[in-house]
Amino acid sequence: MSTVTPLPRTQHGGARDGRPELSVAAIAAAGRRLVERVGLDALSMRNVAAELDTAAASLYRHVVDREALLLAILEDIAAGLPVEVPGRTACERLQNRLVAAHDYMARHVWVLHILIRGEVVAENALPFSNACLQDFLDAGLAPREAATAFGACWHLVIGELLDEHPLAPPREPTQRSIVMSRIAPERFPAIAAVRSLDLHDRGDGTATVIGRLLGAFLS
Amino acid sequence: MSTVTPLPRTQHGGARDGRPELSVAAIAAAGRRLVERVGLDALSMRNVAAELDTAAASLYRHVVDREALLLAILEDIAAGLPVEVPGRTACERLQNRLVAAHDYMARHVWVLHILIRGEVVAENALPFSNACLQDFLDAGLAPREAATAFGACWHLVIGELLDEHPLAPPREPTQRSIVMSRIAPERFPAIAAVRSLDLHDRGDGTATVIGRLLGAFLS
DNA sequence: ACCTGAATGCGAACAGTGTACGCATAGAGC
DNA sequence: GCTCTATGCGTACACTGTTCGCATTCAGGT
Repeated sequence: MSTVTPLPRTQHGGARDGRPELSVAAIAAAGRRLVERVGLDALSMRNVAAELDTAAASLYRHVVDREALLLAILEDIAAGLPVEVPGRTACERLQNRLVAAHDYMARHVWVLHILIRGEVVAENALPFSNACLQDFLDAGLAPREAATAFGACWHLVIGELLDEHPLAPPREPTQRSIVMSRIAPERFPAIAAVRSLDLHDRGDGTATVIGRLLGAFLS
Repeated sequence: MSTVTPLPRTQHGGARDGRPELSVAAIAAAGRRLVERVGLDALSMRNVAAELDTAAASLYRHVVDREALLLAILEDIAAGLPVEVPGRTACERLQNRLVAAHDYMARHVWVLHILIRGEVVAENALPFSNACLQDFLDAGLAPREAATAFGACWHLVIGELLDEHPLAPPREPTQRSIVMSRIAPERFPAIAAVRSLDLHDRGDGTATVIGRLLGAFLS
């Protein structure tokens, strides 16, 4: 028997005039464009459809759900995670790759909200995960230790990003700033002692924190 | 001139028969009950209203926004964060408090999704933060180091919780499990080497990871 | 050249969401 | 008893995700 799907290039159906055909990739790209322009909250099926100059119902021919659309966008972003990075030792590569991943995700923090909504793994993130795990193994860690260490690093990165970069544009003045300004130094002396500096430059503090955590595992 | 607000116990207005009056606290409590029963996605103004046996419009007399309702719930949960914990050294107390906070938040992971949406600080979380920062200072860290260390610990905790505990109930079978089962060992050997164990008992791995991170700062 | 079948686009409709408007009500102070 | 004000709440509007059914267009068979 021959192959069951000789030519999947079927493509009949309603005319789209000059406009390019719809497809999962095109829809995901449009969704990503939309989010980067107006934010994740504005990612409605109708808005994505408008971005492609079509109607919402048309999207459902290529995407089963809104959830599926979000997954497609997640994969799109995950494909950009760094894998090959400079560094001669495994530890150096780990440090560089994790910092690079942090900086990359910092430009797309909103996908983290897609990621953490469901029990989901981006297939396009596997090369990144594999490289990190491999470096931990090469550094001499046992498999279980490597998994723990990679998990900790990843959690540190996404925790920092999610905590520091708000998803919704804050209403002015920020609730955070109001609360912080009202802190009574006699009730919370430690916070007051620290308050003045945590607004200023964290600088590349994230990189050094990652370095410290790596050191804790690769001792 | 006398005080402008002599008796804030006004309370006129529409009758609520035998039902207790509406208030921010009552609304927040009802919202929290609702989330713990049916999940954060079901927390609509109408559902909260129904929980209080009233109409959605009534809530807006006490709560300006849905956002404000979420903040009230956040404060409610934050009030339960651990502050006093056993331990004779600052390091021991830090370890115990962070682990206790992790375990507490693990029972209310959904509030983290409220927390990370906006640039927000829960006032009721200040005692917890202050205690942690104070212990870092007592352990000999400089203020900037203490802030960095506490931030790292907190990010590690919420990163782990957000990454491991999905907000939405997964559809069966899990997308994660599908992807993980399809991993080609020749393409991703490190993941394959680790895959078999990361499903099994992490046990209290979180506590040891926190301990490692603490050690990295309190060396 | 005709028909058939399937894949695609899309207008209309439905239930559910957050929120604003306006009216009815009940108590406090004169 | 009047007025004033805070409260409850019915109604309505714009918006959401999703489904149904119809129209269109092509590929393959005869």
